[in-house]
Amino acid sequence: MLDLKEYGIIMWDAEKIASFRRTLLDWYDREKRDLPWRRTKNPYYIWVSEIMLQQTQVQTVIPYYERFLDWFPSVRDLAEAPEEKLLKAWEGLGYYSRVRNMQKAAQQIMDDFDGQFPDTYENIAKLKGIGPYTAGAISSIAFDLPEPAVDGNVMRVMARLFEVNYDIGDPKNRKIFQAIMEILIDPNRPGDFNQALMDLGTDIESAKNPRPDESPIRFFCAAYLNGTYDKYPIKLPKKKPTPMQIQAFVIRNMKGEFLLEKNIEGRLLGGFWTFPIMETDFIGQQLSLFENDNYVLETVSQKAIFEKNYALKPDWTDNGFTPVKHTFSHQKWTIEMVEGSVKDDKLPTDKELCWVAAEDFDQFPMATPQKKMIKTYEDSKKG
DNA sequence: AATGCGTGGGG
DNA sequence: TCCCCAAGCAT
Repeated sequence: MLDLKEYGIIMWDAEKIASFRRTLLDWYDREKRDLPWRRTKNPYYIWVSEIMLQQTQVQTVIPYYERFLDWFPSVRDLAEAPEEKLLKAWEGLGYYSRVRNMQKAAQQIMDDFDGQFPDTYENIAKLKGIGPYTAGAISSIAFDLPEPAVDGNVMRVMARLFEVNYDIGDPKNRKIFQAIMEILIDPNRPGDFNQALMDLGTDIESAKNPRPDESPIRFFCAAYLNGTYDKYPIKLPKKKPTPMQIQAFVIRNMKGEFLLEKNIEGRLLGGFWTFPIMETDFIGQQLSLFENDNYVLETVSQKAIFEKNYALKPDWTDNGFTPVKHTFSHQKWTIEMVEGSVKDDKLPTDKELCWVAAEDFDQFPMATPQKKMIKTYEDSKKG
């Protein structure tokens, strides 16, 4: 067991802990949000909600949650679903490995747990895509097990309660907050205790613009009482996303269909369909070639590279589309679109390519950058 | 241990 | 408009 004193944290006595639990749970009983996944103890439903809620806000999740359970009512349905339907169910939510891992976990439940959702922390934590936070959340909410669910909210609230001088963004410090929570958690209502802290951290004790005077636990909060509230939690700034210049090729055949390509699995937006794209940070620049005893500078165009890689000879119709901007967690794209049309639409076989009519776009899983490109293209044709 | 992996909302 | 942030996990 980790010794909190070594981290400069003075734990409360039993009476204060009991008082804290009562104060927090009384507030939760009055103020808790009525959310779809709070009307059930079905571990499958709880699991779906917890995976969707990873790094994703409640308001965004609700419609996805309802539709997901409609499409995949049971673990078995999820285990047997085709990949395309999985991606459609998650389209627009982001972090798509979440849903791939969920399907693997559903298959683990069918194969290793006889189709029954595991009911111990240890077995729940064996499932793909379930880490310490999610294992704690499911254990406590669905099975009433006294397991902490340490997420960003809990770390923030705990850091303020005890003036924890350790960076909450550093994974190795997670164990400090885990140790605090193992002592504080109410063994009689562990699920409510965990969710109360999340509700509190989401709104009143949020990261930006918190309202500490409204917190039901302010008189337990060292940072509040000592006037150091603004100093906690300690969190080092993240790295900024890398700017990247991208070229997209909007190519149509004689039927007016668009060329789409399926992204390679295991990479960014793997399995989703997009207009062919190319990173152009390093091309479109001048290359030196050795020719006739001299070096000559030659500008290699993206279009030439496209023609070679896709074995197509489009007639290019340049028409200055507004660049599409899209920021991922780690990359910041500026996408320039170019348009072309082909008479001969025979496609190479070394890539997953197909011609698709605009009215059939919704049958293909498409991520947000592609949706933005389609909108920009259509808007330019209208205006 | 550090990095890859999305997206939408709020200031 | 741009920047920061949010109910993490896998490798």
